[in-house]
Amino acid sequence: MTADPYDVLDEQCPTREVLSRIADKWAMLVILALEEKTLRFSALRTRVRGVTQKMLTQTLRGLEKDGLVARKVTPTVPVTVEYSLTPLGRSLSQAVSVIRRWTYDYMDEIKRARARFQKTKPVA
Amino acid sequence: MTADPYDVLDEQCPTREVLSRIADKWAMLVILALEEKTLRFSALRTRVRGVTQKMLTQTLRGLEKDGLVARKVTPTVPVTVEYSLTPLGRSLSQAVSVIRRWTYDYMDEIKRARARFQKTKPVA
DNA sequence: CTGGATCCGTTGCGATACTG
DNA sequence: CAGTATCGCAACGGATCCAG
Repeated sequence: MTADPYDVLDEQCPTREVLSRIADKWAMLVILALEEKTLRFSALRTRVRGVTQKMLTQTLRGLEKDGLVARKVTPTVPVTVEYSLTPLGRSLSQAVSVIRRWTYDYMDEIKRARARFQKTKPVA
Repeated sequence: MTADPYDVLDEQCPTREVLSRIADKWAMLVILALEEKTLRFSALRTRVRGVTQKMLTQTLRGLEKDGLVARKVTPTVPVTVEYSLTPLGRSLSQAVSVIRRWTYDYMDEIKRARARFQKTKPVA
């Protein structure tokens, strides 16, 4: 029954910036993509459809910095760079999968909610 | 063993835009704040430290549109606006809480990972 | 006075081009 | 192949203004 030492709703709490990193569209998609298997940069770019090189690079650096993703460079010609989840990253992917699961399970209900909303507020 | 009809990694999949809405820093914080109890706009603004009026309004409209948050206006003077999670929103808050739980549980490990990263790559 | 809309300066993102 | 550099645009933060 011990209270958590953290409170993400507090702006100063260190967990806030961690949440900021993972509560991000591209970060979550990258984690889900890497959950399946280790991927090279180009493969990751293909798997996470719609992500730009810039955002993919930026997202990967952030995840790497927090120890969620491991970057492995093989000095072939041309160079091969492989990205994979660290054990810490895999523990997070469990939680992210719960979000995905929810999205899949309630997609239809969200569609209905949207239709209902449209009816109630017919365009602003 | 039936495969999911959805794939969030597919840019065209409708679940992608749902994830985009909830895989958002402010959206998650608002959901966590409302998980505790119904809150008025100003109280919500205080509880979710650091959010601007503009982003809070915008976030709430988005969540309301997808049926996750209910908006109740009481025409007092001055007007009272209460926000609460819908049943759908509460089902999502379960999943979001898992993310928060993970953040709290692994905060220390992330700190260590960051320190390790700093050592490996001493400033870009 | 609360909730929110609007305007503007700054930051961040997307698209393209270029390099080791 | 895996990035970095540049630039135009959209999104955000902050301040101000407005309706009830």
